[in-house]
Amino acid sequence: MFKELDPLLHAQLRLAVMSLLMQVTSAEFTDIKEKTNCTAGNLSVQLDKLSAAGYIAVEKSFKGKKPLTTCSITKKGIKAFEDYVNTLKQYIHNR
Amino acid sequence: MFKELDPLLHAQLRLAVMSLLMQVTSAEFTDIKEKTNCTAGNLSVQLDKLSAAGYIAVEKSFKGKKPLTTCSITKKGIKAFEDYVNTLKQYIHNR
DNA sequence: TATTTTGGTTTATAATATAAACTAGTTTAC
DNA sequence: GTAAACTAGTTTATATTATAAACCAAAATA
Repeated sequence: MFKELDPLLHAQLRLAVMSLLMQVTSAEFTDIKEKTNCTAGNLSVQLDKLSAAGYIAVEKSFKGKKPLTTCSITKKGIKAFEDYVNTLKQYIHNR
Repeated sequence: MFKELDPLLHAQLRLAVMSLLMQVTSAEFTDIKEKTNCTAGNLSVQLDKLSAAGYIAVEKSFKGKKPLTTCSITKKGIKAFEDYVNTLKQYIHNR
């Protein structure tokens, strides 16, 4: 009756990150941190998990002399997000 | 930018339970257990939490000689569920 | 050149979900 | 009538997860 909600996406911060990344081609660590209003440590951990699952791509480079971490959603991530949303609708349908 | 998702509702089993209870006037423990396909232990714990928060009312009686636990959603629970769904839409909007 | 800030990572702790074990009573089979 | 299995749960223990705190290296600032 209720399909499983992808546990990787059913977590507030990771869902917010994915939601953001669905709307842009890429985003920087610091911007994601500010928009989701989370701590850097928490974000770092959650980005790792999304990355390990292949839902996002994380690229490390430099902006001038400072490190720069850039994230973008992958095809797999888009699919997972869309599946998640569809599953979720089972739970909240008719609202 | 992203409002907090009520952690009491942002958990698969509790959300499923609330989703069910939104659609009926009341439901029995065993029926909820079957429909959500969870273990009795897990359900017992989660019902306690929802009940402690005042989101559901739990009544214990007997059906013949067997114990019968009946649950129903409260006004507070309905409000919380609707707020949760609205918040969630921030995360999954435009899908 | 000492202090603070930036951009993170790693590690520790707190919270949560889940499963396993248990209880109390009931029905069924012998 | 009594042992075995089943019903309807609760309690406790464990595994997972989220989150926060502590840390690090380099850069900018005072």
